[in-house]
Amino acid sequence: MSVTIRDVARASGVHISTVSRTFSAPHLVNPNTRSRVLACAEQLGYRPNRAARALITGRTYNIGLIVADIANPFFPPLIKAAESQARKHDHHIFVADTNEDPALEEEVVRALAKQVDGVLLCSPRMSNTLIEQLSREVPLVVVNRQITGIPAVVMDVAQGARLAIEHLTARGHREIALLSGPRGSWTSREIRRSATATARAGHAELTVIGPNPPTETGGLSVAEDVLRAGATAVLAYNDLMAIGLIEGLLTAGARVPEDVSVIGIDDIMLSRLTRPKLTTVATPTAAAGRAAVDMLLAHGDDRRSTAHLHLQTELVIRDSTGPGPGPHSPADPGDVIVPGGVAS
Amino acid sequence: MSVTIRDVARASGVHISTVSRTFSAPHLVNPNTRSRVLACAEQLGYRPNRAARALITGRTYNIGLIVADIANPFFPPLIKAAESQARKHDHHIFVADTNEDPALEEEVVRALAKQVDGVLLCSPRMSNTLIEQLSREVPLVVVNRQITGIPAVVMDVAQGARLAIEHLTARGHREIALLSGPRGSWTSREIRRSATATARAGHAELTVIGPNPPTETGGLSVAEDVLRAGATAVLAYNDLMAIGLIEGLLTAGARVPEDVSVIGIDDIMLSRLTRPKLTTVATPTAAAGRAAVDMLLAHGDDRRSTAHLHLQTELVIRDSTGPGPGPHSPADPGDVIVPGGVAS
DNA sequence: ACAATTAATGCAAGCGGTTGCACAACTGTC
DNA sequence: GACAGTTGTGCAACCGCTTGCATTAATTGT
Repeated sequence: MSVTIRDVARASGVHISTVSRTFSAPHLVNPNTRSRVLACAEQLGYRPNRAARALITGRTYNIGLIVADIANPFFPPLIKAAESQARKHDHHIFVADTNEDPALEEEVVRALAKQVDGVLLCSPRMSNTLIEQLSREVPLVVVNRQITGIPAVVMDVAQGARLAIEHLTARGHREIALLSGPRGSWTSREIRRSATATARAGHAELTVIGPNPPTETGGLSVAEDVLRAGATAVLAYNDLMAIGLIEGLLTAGARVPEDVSVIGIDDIMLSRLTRPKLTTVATPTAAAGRAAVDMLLAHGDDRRSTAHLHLQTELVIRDSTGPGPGPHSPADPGDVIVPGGVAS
Repeated sequence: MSVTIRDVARASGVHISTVSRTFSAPHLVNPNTRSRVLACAEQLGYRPNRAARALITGRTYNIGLIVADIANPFFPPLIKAAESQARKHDHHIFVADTNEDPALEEEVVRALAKQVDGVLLCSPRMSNTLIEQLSREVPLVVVNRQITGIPAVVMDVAQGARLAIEHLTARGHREIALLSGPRGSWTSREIRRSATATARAGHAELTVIGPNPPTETGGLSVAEDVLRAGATAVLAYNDLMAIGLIEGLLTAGARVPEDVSVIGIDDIMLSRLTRPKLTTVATPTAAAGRAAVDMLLAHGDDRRSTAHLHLQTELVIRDSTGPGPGPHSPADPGDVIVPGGVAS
């Protein structure tokens, strides 16, 4: 059926071990033999079977990438970057979608464990203890979550939330609503923590609404609550919710940003295309994907690296935020970008 | 390190072959033995190593999924559906992104061939002959392309393009532009073929602009060309281009739909959220993903199935199309859905 | 000229499983 | 109670490849 190392050995008149070494340890084989073997392999269209190789070496050259929802526009750029980076290092990527279901996360990690060199857990919803336990079964790198002892790449959303709330209070908003994300989201907790502190410092009232599903619908369905709460500004857990919320607000007859200002988080492509264009906290999604892969691949070398990489976020001011009722500094037009501070 | 079949055998006092059969042919082992083995396996946390199993059975329980661009919103729903369907059948999915590069497509298929039971080629850009050749090396199902002898799932974009053009001519448009997609896209050729025929039948002039990259930028950058061509209506290769085009048109001072009507294809989530909301041809992306997986998995059973599954499309009329200068039937408001005819 | 290296290759075990075959130990039959 | 038929289990080869070790040939030093 498929051409194996034996076919190549036969064709080039050497033992299979020599063929094997031609590919995995070329310096051990005579240049003449080597080129003859390579020629035969080329001609027969031979490619080493990675699964077979993995059986003995323990390295599969595969990576598992687990996300909560592929259809959430936040993830594709991350997946794309990770895939591309992995391929640079001759690795392939398994992608699994867990539908925001913690139990499924565990199941998928376990199912994948044997056929990958490691797993990238993106925005996991499961418990810390479970993650710690899984990381004993397979190398893990976590994205958007901090757990002591587990290597991680995190977007500094706390800083992003601070910038967002400061932007709002500076423009005179005193009644701010926070649309929180799904239960189990570390990011959501971080945002809440930071937003609460920043609001207090800015003498503004922060009402938390949620948890909510991190989708357009999740935002749309709380538009009434936002209005009822009397908020003049809203920070949403992500852009999708912010966009849904704006839809809901407009439908309910409120104007954005004249009546209510809305800020999202993520800066997905969409945010530049809606009307009004969304003010948002840009997260370096692609960079996170690349970094996570690098971290995972380095994981093997230096033993048990446990580094946490923090990626900066920045505020992108577009058209969905305006002045509030209180005293404020003057508006700034266009796509203003407020970079965050230094990240570690 | 990892717990193997041997550990389980030792723990339960049977030969490894009995353990093996407990998992792969339970009816061959005594119920008592079976439950003892299962108990031990459970307790040790044993999971069969699929790669090892594949070595001898030839079935990997993996599927390759190759797309041109993960970040293109058209693909995530397809990937998500495929992944979910695959997992239902206990399969895992490799996702690869080829960046619209035909050469990379070939390379990736070959690289994946040995570790998958088959490959889903979504909107491939490579040549028919190459696809035929690859399909001799690994079971292939092609999405959005028709090649004799290769099983395929195709969205009936020809029909969609017909509905779109008919919609435009019926509303009095006589100068229509077609923004074609990337070179090598079967879909783009189909759309062009169908749109040309339909325009002729409707006594309208069709100007083809392209090929273009299938992105927002691809649409944005031809806004000038569209205006110069004097078109009062445009059908774009996909929604992303349509949205980019609208941006470009608005920037150039043209109104949509008052001056120019725009129709997209795909009905990505975005299209419902832009202003004006995009009139578009909805393609059943998730259904295609599921169907493609099913087709691939059936592929093994009935030998060399070569079926082509056609999926219907429908026109979703929103706010980006309006009456043209010519005679026309009255406008219909809201989200009107015009379903396509019967597909085979 | 001969021992000691070094370089290139072959041999065979083994990675974690599956599976055809052989072999007992039962079952039922006449 | 001998016989054929089941059933359940073990044995060992094998999937495609890697790798420690043995073997041989070529090279080097003295």
